[in-house]
Amino acid sequence: MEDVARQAGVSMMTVSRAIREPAKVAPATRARVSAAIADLGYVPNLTAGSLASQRSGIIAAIVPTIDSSIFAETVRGLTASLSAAGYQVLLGQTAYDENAEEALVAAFLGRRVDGMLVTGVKHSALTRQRLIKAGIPVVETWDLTANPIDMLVGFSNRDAGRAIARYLLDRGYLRLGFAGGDDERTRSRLAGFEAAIRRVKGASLHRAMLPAGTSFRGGREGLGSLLAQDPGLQAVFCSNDAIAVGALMECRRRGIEVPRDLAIAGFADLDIAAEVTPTLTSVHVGARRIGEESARLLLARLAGLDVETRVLDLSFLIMARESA
Amino acid sequence: MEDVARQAGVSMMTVSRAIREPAKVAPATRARVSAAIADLGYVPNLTAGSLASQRSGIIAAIVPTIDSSIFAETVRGLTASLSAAGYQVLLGQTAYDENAEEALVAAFLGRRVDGMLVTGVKHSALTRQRLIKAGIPVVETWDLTANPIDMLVGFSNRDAGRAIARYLLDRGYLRLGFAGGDDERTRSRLAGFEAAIRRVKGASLHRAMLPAGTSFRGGREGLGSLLAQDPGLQAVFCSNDAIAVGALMECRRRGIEVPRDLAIAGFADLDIAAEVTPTLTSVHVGARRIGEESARLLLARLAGLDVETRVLDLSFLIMARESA
DNA sequence: GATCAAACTGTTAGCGCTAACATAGCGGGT
DNA sequence: ACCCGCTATGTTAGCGCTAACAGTTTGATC
Repeated sequence: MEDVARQAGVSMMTVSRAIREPAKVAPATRARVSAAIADLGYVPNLTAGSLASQRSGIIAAIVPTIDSSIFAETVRGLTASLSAAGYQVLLGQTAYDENAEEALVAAFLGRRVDGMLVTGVKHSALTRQRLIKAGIPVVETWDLTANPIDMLVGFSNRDAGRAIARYLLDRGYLRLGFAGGDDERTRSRLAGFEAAIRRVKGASLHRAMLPAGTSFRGGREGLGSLLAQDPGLQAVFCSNDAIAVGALMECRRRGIEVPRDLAIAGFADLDIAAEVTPTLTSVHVGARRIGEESARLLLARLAGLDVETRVLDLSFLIMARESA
Repeated sequence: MEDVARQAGVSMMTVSRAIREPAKVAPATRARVSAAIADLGYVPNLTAGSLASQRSGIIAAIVPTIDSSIFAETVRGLTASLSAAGYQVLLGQTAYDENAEEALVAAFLGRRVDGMLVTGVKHSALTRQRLIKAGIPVVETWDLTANPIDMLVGFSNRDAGRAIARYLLDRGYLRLGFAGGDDERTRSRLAGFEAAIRRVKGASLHRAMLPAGTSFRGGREGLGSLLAQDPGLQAVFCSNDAIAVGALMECRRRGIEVPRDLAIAGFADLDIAAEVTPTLTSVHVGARRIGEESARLLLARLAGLDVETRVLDLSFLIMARESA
């Protein structure tokens, strides 16, 4: 920067301003500085800038996984909104491991990120404490809780599970199955699903708990397991669309016609849900919108505004399609 | 850190060492420092550390997109290998936009990342120049070129296209179709595919160029477009598995039996390829391994080792399955 | 022509940490 | 007793930038 300043015949401070607040520098000066920057191929050291200004311009996002997954959309929504505002997103994946989350939070706080998005509302005590102490805006997502760390954008997984159970029961399916990865939010969905089923006479439920983070293959295996438990199964709720599509594939392989022989419902309403044959009945949760709204709340707080709504319940919507 | 040092009764330097090189601090001292850190909830400021040490501990990875995509595996392989070595991965997505790449490279260099992985070998002149000037290890991936910026881990898309064409031609399919997103590497695959077809008498080719980054839906639309161009189509090569699965779905919808009525081949050999029905013939390119090998090369260079192999051709493998 | 605010640019003093060197203390060999 | 080499710790001087304040210049106003 010193070189640039010398070449442009100004002080370093003016160079700094020309880069960050061009409006505060006279047009002629600005032009000289720009020329010098281009000429020297100067790339400002944002690390030094962060240290001096106490703002990193980085928002961290921690999700369980991004692949063929419901969270990729949230990350995309977040990234789109934040990069428009000049922030960068630093992504971390936990693979559904609480220790990994703890390590990521520590690493991100060490980089002095300006804000953070985390998935879910269950965190280790240390993680919670660190996030609170950090004093930065934090958004928890994809779930609901009475006492968020700071802000929250999500929906009730339990209610969603209950709603899809009612949907299936209303259609006359009584012998139900559930296939899902073994993670916190899936358990909530299952709890709701189960609760609604228990209230109906003659309704039954079988479960296939798969490894957290599984997708197509898990769906195929889960369906196999459920059919082994109850060959007369009538409908299966899968805790995400990838699993549901896997189940659909397994049905195809076994010559089971959906929904005539077996109904399948998914969760999250990924792009693929509307594309498969038969099209997949799913629970729309606005994955992308979770990211966008989180960005909005974070930006508002970073701009110093008082955010009154600390908890944003985006609810959900059952997308009735062909499969159930 | 000053507080920690005072509470532990040592100098800041000893605290710094206790954190980064515990072996260089006496066990008793180390214990006192650890206790003080835990007691005060101290989180080291990595920004300041980076500035002082001129090492950020960050490797940037720039890919077109991560969703339902072939690059997610590469990013995972890279992340796994690098985080084991204490590095963090900073991810950027270009959405197949060269300007976005340029902006990301500038931003990442501004953060003084220690190394970078980029996708493809075609970059704007400014991007190339900046990367060269940065003096950090850089790996280009997913393609091959005679003059890489620095290092390269990939395979020949052109040869892969040629190989899958031969595979299909060998099986007697002559009326061929190609469906793929309109990006650099897809064009290379198409060029090879085309070249092999041109050499065979009586063979024909129709093309459906889709928007870059498309997936299932693009496959469905692409198949429709190809069938409209040539109702007697015998085989289709899709430039990635997501598109191929989309094509498979469309076949199902139209009552076209694969491979009896139409053969389908994909590219990249994603997890889903072996799970769909019929299982998908695809070109295995070791997406994850690209990430792992890139990490290996980057780490070697960061450790100061002389990397002799600057270009690593991982080649590819045709996975013959049911669909073609 | 004096006055004053606005627009522009410069100076000073760190941000929180670490590289590099300096020092202290210790045991062993002669 | 002396020196040596080793380990453990401390001191000094920045890393490259920006906040906060301090000028300086300009042009408008009376």
